[in-house]
Amino acid sequence: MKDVAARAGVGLKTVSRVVNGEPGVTPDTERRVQEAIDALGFRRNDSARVLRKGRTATVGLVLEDLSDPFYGPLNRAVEEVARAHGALLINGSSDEDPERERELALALCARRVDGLVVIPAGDDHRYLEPEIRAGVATVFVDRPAGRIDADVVLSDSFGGAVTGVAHLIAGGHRRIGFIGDQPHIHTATERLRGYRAAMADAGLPVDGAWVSLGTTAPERVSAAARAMLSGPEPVTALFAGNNRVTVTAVRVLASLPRPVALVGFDDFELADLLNPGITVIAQDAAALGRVATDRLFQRLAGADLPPARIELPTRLIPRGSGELPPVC
Amino acid sequence: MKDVAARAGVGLKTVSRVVNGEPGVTPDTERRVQEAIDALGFRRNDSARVLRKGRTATVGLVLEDLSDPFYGPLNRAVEEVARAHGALLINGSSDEDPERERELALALCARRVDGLVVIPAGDDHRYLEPEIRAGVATVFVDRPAGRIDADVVLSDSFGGAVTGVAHLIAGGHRRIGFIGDQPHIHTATERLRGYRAAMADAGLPVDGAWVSLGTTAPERVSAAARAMLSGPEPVTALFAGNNRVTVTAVRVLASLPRPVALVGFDDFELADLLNPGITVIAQDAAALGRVATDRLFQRLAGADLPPARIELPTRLIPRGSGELPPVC
DNA sequence: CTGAAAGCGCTTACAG
DNA sequence: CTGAAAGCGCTTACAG
Repeated sequence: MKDVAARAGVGLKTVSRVVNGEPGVTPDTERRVQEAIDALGFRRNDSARVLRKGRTATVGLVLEDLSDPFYGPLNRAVEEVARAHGALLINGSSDEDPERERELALALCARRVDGLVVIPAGDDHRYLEPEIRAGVATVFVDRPAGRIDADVVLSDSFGGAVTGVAHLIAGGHRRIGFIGDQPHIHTATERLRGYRAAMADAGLPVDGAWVSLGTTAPERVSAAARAMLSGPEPVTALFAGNNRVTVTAVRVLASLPRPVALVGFDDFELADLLNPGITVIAQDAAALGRVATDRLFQRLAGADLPPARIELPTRLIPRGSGELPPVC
Repeated sequence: MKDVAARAGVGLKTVSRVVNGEPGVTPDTERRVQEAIDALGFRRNDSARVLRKGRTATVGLVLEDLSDPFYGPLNRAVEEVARAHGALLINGSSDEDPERERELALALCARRVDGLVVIPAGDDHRYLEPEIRAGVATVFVDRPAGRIDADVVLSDSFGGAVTGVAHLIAGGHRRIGFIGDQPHIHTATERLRGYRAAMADAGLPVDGAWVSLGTTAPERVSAAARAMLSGPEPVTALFAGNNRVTVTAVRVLASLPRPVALVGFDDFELADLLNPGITVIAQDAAALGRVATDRLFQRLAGADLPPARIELPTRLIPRGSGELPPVC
């Protein structure tokens, strides 16, 4: 910029004016400056600009895994809202590791992102308190923050699970298995709670062998499914706690001689083309991202809002697998 | 930092040393500084640091659509390599719009990303020349750069299409349809070229009605498929030019009374669970991202490499749909 | 309409 | 082991 000013024979501030399209420059000086810019290949350094202005026009997103299709639409929705506000998006995967989540979130804060959207891996977010106090707008998505009071946007996991399990019960099932994600994950326990509530509402007992929480690794999930589906009193239906569990469950059931009913939490591409189509409790991942990021920018715009818990509805999509009758 | 220095009764440089874990500070001063940091809730501003150091430890990724499952593993691979080098990832979607690609890429350069990974939407990247000259390491992925000489990492689209179409021909098909992406997209025309080469190799004619390029919008693709599958001499097999086309083709074929063979470019989740399983030409999207970002960091490390074109192999995965015999 | 000075928050190069 | 000065590339607040 100094070089441009020198070459154009003007002051620094005039170059700044031209670069930013500010008024108050004669067409003639503007032309001279522009020529110098072109000749020198000048490109404004936004980092320096940011240092002076305070705001970075950058939003950070910490999610579990960039390659998980479930987070694709959420990621995209955050990007769209950010873009509408002229902001860029930095994101990274925590891999469900609280320490990695922390490192990532703090690295983003050190870069002075204006706001942070976090899908929590850990259950203690007190490490973010100084950042929030320092003005980093922060919204949690998909799972609530741990040990701090902050905005959170969730799907109705409990209600969705109640609906799905009640649907199986209405179809005549009495022995229903539940396979979910790890117990420290909020959505996993909420969905399990929904399962238990639906069973209790129908006056049905829950055998301890019908419930399995753990990682979504295919080996773990298929072992759990096989265990529930064998023995003298096997389950006649499965409720899968999330998209990854559902996919593995579909594979296990496809290899079985008798039909077993299945309802999965989370919709996924091609669910309707399988035979039978897979009945799911769908949540709107894009809406999750959109609502969260809207909230973020409301805060950034200076809105003085108390921390809120926003819950989005889920919906049952019957496609066949959840309507199979019980077979022992 | 100034406040911390004042409170601890030391110089700025000493604070800087403590914050960065540099040697040459007495345990006692270090403790005093640390106390001041904690008391004041000091957080280092990496933007300022970056301004001084030159490098931002940030990589930019411009892709087509963050929510497209095909790009998930690629995105993740870029993130992993960047992380291994201590860098963060800024990314954005071009939505296949050259102007949006340009805006995004230039915005990333203005933030002074160290390097740029671009999945091109446009076919003229001369706008990046000044940036590359200024030292922004740039690697193109999935499609070559237009009108500039730069690194590019691709899958072997031509070879993959030849293999896939030859596979159908070996199964007895003589009338094979090709439905691909828009003709200005490099991979689309390469795959079409492979289709034509395989047909020519087998001495088979290609009827103009058997080839359709255009957007991947489901309406467009299903109309194209229906057209090829009707009339007095319908095709008996389809070659789908990419994952999105394949998915729509599967839907169309599922609604048809007679079996039609299908081979798709790109593998996708659950392809093996459909009935029949979908035969595909698989490319390794994660490898694409990994190889590209490795190359980026080689350049960043100062390697003086000439622009290279790196082509990764594809492989045929037979699952049933591509092995269906011709039925008229 | 234009520009010189100060400063954003840090690091570099140096001197003590 | 420690720190004062200069500077990274911009913008802000002012004066002319």
